Amino acid sequence: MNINEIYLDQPEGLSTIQTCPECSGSHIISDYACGTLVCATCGLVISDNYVLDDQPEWRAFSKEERNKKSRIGDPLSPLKIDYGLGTTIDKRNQDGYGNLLSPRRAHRINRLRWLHDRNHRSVTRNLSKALAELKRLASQLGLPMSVRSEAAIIYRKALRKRLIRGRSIDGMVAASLYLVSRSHGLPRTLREIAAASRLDKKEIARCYRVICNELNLKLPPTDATSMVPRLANDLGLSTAVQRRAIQILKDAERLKLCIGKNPMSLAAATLYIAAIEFGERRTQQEVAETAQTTEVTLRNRYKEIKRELNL
DNA sequence: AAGACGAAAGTGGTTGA
DNA sequence: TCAACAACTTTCGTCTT
Repeated sequence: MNINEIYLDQPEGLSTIQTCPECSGSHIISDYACGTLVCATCGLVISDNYVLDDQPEWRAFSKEERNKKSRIGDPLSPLKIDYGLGTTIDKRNQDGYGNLLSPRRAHRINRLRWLHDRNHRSVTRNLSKALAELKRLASQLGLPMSVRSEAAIIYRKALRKRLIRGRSIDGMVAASLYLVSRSHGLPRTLREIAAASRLDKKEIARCYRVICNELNLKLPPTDATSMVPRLANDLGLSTAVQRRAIQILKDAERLKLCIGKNPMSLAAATLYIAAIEFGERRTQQEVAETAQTTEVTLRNRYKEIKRELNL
């Protein structure tokens, strides 16, 4: 299971981490600047959920130090509608001392509040729906906070460029997540995303193309090796099998056996081969089903690889 | 009996004219 | 816009373990 998945939705669990799950080192440090928990020995990011800065910040001996004091409120988050910086005008018609405003001033403030609200209403309404869907989808897909935040940034850019107009919010959210999950090396297939959202593959693919074109983004084709760890996980295969599968994939890549092939099928085929080599055999049906493909495709891929690599 | 195999026909997406 | 095309899927009968 992905470490991020374990801790993502239960930040209180963070305080109980004593050793690194990767190298078993005990030197775990908090990087408050990016809000992550990191192993100082091997560099594994144990959680990129927000780690609250609990260090003292009340001492300031010089003007410089005073100016450096930066901790006011939560860290900024693109997942919050206003990045966590509220700028709304208080509903109570009181001044800073709690005294009621004069009728004349109260009227002015009401007017300002109304204007402010009206200006932000359309963007706010869109974002509140979009960000809620983004969080829901990402959590269903098991995507970590780093991917969620960046997807939110992509969506905001699309919104600013008025790309959402006339398209579905959910589709653009799904497309943002698809894009960022790929660019972060944690690809989810269109099929998986479509299954988790209420839209079909075609619709999401269309939104994805729009975002890529309009924001001038170009991603390389998905690398089959990035599919291996998750698939192996779902099949309960050891890391040795994973490493072997990736090795086979590299060789297949070299012989140009991967061009134009579905990366998920390739990952499935090489894992199938590697699992047999290591005595962790899984049936074709099991592997194909987990990879969301068919036995026939799995067979075609694995026969081809086996033949060309003389395995 | 379960799993693997492969033929045949059909589907959906890409490409290039 | 359309046809050609490769990859993929579905279905099903047969073979192997």
